[in-house]
Amino acid sequence: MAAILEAAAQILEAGGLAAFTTNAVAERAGVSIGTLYQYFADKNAVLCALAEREMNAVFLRVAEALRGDVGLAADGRVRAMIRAIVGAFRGRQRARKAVLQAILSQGQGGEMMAPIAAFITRAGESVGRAPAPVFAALSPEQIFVVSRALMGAIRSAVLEEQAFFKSRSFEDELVRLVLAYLGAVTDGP
Amino acid sequence: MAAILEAAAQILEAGGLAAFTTNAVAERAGVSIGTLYQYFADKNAVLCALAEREMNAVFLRVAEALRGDVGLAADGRVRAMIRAIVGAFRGRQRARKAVLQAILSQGQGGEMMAPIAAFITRAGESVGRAPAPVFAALSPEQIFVVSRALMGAIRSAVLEEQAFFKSRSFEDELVRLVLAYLGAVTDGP
Amino acid sequence: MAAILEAAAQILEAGGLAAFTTNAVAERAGVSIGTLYQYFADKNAVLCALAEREMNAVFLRVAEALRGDVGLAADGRVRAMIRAIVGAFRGRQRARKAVLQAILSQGQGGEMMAPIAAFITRAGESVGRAPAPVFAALSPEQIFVVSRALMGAIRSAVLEEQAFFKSRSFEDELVRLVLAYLGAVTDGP
Amino acid sequence: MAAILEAAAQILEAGGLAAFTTNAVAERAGVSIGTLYQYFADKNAVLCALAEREMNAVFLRVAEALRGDVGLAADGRVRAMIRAIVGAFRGRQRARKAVLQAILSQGQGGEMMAPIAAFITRAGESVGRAPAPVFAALSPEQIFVVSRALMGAIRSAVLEEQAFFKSRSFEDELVRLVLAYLGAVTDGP
DNA sequence: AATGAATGAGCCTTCATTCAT
DNA sequence: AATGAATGAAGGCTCATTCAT
Repeated sequence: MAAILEAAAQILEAGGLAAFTTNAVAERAGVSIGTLYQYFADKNAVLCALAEREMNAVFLRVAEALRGDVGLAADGRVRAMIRAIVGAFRGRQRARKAVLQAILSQGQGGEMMAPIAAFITRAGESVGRAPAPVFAALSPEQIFVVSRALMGAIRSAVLEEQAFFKSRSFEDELVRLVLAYLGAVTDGP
Repeated sequence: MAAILEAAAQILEAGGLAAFTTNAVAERAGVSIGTLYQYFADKNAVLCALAEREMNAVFLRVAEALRGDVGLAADGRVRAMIRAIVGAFRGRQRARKAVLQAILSQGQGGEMMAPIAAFITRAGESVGRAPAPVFAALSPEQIFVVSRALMGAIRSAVLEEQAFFKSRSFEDELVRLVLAYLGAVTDGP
Repeated sequence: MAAILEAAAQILEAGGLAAFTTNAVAERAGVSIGTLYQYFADKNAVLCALAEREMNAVFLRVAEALRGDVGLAADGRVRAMIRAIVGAFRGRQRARKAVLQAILSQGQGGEMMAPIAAFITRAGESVGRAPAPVFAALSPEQIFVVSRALMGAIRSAVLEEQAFFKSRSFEDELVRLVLAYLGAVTDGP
Repeated sequence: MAAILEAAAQILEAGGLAAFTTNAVAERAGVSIGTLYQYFADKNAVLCALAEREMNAVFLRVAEALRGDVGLAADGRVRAMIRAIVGAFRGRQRARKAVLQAILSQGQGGEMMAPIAAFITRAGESVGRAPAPVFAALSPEQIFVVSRALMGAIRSAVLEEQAFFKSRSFEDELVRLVLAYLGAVTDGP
């Protein structure tokens, strides 16, 4: 199963969604097509499982990055999170791109985005407490806007294969975007 | 040609990307498949032409909305632009969704996004002049971030078919996002 | 279309139902698989069309055989009909066998049998009139029993590839079966 | 082995021939696919064994029904036999239908029919003896015709799922068919 | 310019069967 | 004897594209 997902990622990375056929994946994984179907209901199930795997990798990175941040100031926590997310897209950008596209194609983008939105919310809240409340609690629309805006910018950079993707200045702007928005929400319109 | 594009939009709207076959488009357009290929090099060309048509519609709306805004304050201009963009997605959301997906699938999202980025830049600049400079000039990364973040939030709302898509509160948050970012850029880090 | 049906009959004749694949039929017909699917919705549609063609052939034979029989005695008409039916199975018995099986597999056997039942009924009625009523009118169960019994015996002879299938003595027994039954119905239990 | 056959019958009953896969049968039987192949050479062997089991059930019923019939008149014995056969199809009609189809698909219908033909022959003979000879001895063609005609009518009623299948009037007609034929054979053409 | 029948590569998927454990 | 993961040939079917008319 892990081998199949790994093969799927490699196929996606090498040839994009067009090359992603069940036969190709099975062959790359070194198993028969029958075996692939023993583990995955259909082609789409492979894609979804891969998406989950990729997303989990992102979460792990972010969680790990935030672990030692207790006591860090608001902007420090936000920066750590963004750096972790951007960093999670290191390598295999085409595969991730394809996974993103595929998942978004099925209207399941919302579900996959939920944990990230939750992260941002929690980050805002925890930061907002000590020593003094910095940010207000976010409404559903606000959570939506800030999480999708952040991910949208990152996503575009991946999909458009922007050279500055992992530059410091890009990271700076993302941090600025999130902090500015959170600050604006707190200060009122 | 216009009939073919219109048919393509209808097919996309009715059945999504899965139903978008050259034969289906030709039949819906009332022309033969051969004729379709007389005007479009291949299936993808139809999609790109459609994307261009759709994007142009957005531009026209935005341009029209901003025409009478001379003298309006910064936040008024930004709100007008956002309202125009969101409004441009009225109706045929599935078709636009499919077009968005298709275009983004090909890494041509950047090209299509360029005019919007330009718009935001110009909006920021023009707003920044009179009566007194309000916003600083934007660097390429900054233009990228603010335009993709804005479009990313809108895009997600369309793709995820969010109920609040055309609500006032959603618009408010988008305006807040852009203004907060532009303000932060001006004020320094 | 005719070529495809003819190919289907040949494939069926040569290799039975197991060899009846859409690819094989298309190849034998000298057309591409795509062309086959332009004329038939799916594999099953080919089979049904073939069944209809085969059944029509039987009807034509029977109708033609009965055309000149006005004035013939009851047993003469019944014999003519049976001879026509049996004769219709001449050649391509495997194809007909496969068609029979396939059709019966789908519970559509009843529909295909209806015309034959009607034939027997009409034969019985017309015979029952002149010069004097010979046979009583048949109830639905009776029509069912006599038509299915007759066809069942013929069918078995085809499927089991009985040597006596087209012998005179076999025909004699079929005639005897039908006449005896019709007579018994008329005379009472 | 019995468990496997029972599972096969259930699968057939529930989903017809299409659902009848070796894996499905093994799973339903609660054994591994490997075990199934330990007892049956291949998929077809399962079907044949099931057919034999089903046919045996019919024979047992018929034999039992005829056990106490010594001294019964000819029509009494024939009716008892027919009632037993029809009754044997009670329940699991889909399974029996599938078995019938499958068996007949392989041209092995003849073998399975032989015992029934023998039964009819013996019934005719035994009936023909006491107290006075009633029916003449049957030729091979005659045995064939009467047994296949009878089974053909029953078979059709099962396959077409006729509502009157187990009605008294249907039974009456079957009895009439057999007796009329046997009588006609005896009386001469 | 327009037509549309024909093409065929190739996709997804099933399932009977094997064999090392 | 039993297991069940693995196999892979083969099938039905789609659809972008061509080309003779």
